[in-house]
Amino acid sequence: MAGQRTIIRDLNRTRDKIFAAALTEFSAKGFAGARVDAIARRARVNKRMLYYCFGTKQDLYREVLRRKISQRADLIDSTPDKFADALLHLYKLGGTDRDFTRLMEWEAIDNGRGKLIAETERRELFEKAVARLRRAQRDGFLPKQIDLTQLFISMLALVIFPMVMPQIVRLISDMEPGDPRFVRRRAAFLRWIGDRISGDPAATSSTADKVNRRHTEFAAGVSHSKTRIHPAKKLAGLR
Amino acid sequence: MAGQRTIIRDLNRTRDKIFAAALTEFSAKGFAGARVDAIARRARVNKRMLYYCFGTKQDLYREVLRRKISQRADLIDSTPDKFADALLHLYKLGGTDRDFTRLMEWEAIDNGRGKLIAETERRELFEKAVARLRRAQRDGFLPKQIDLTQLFISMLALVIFPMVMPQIVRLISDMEPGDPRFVRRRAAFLRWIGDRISGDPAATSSTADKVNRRHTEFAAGVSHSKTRIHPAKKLAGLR
DNA sequence: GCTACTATTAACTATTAAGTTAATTAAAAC
DNA sequence: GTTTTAATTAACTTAATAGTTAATAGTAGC
Repeated sequence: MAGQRTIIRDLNRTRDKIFAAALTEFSAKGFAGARVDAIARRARVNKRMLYYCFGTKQDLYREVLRRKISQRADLIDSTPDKFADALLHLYKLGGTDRDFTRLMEWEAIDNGRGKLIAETERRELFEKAVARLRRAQRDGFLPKQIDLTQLFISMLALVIFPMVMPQIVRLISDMEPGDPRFVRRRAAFLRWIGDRISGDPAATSSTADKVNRRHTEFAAGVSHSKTRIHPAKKLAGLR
Repeated sequence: MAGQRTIIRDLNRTRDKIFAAALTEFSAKGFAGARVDAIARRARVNKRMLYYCFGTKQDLYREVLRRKISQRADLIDSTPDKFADALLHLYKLGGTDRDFTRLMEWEAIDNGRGKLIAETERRELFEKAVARLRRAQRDGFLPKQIDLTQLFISMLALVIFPMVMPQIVRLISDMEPGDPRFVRRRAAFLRWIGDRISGDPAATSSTADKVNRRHTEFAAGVSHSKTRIHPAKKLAGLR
């Protein structure tokens, strides 16, 4: 066997290697920019195997996207109920997943107007997320009468923007979005803004409702930072 | 002259037509995706003229980006001091400028790690913007001790995310980010969150400072919607 | 009106990319 | 051990792309 390499055939292994390489290449270059030659090289398989396993470059791309979206569906299901915790959770899991973020961004910028990959599933996930916000609002943990679709869009914006626009983050903060220092500061800020958004109720609420919600919020907020004490003092002043 | 088209030579006009077509094509397709053939066709000039006027596709791209960034530098300079107004202003001018947003996004996703186009200018602009936030914070219009670079990043996130990720906006809200209905709802939300973020002072402030800031905020807020009236009533209650 | 310059048109070139065809060979089936 | 199947390697094909070369013709200068 001197100098002769034995070829071991394992279609599943080949398929997995191509898939992993494709995730990396599509994330880096998008569909149009990724080269099947490069994917094959990265996977250390013959280019022909890509067509053998997945059919076309487009089919491979769909599969990569479908699986990544499906994998990341855990984000919504595992989101805590408390708003600031939810924001942090989304950031920690989704906001720092560079491949996922970039795939979403390539999808965004590729200008398709047709049906999205896993569109139905994603709609359902997002509806679930907005429904949870609605419950939190109804239970008094979020201000009344704010637009919850806009709130949810804004949550996603706050969470994934650093990875989506790294050059802007670099220009403003002199840090890479993946830098642990940046992540720490971002997390602290998201904690703050999460608490801030979910804090005081809307000013137009009736006093009785406000008192009740105050009490609920105070109880819920008892483990919070001392920024929560001030609203309680205001409540005492009103009574 | 029957049936014979007269060619009128005007190099400036040709250059301008190519530039305008290039802005559209680069915004739509990015650098790699845009085709010089398509740019020339859109501009209704012969492809050769693109090289005659701008040298290479890359040089044309730089020029388009440079000029667009320079044009949009007005955004920071014309931003109002009041936080919520600033947010709305950024949204109304920058957040709905699709070409600009997409050029920034293409830049983001194209993975360059070298020097950005107009990098120095942009850094200065962003430093100016953060300095304004610092002044607002010092003057009591923004909460103490929040991270202003994170705040500014978050402003940009809230403002341009809908155009950056239109498919997500579509999935969540069933509207296009350019739809006037969406724009209206977004603007209202940004008004709310802007007020929210810049609202109550940190709980650790002294009461005297609080009263003074309340008074200042009330004066600044006198032209606002009726959500501002209730804090005035609270102020009367305190006195 | 003639000449020189240059804006414009038309055609060509070398390279690259996705996909295809042909050949080889590992391994399963008999 | 032999045959068949299918996983793998190697080479080929067609179309598209940025850029280049050659030719034409509008217009400024004299």
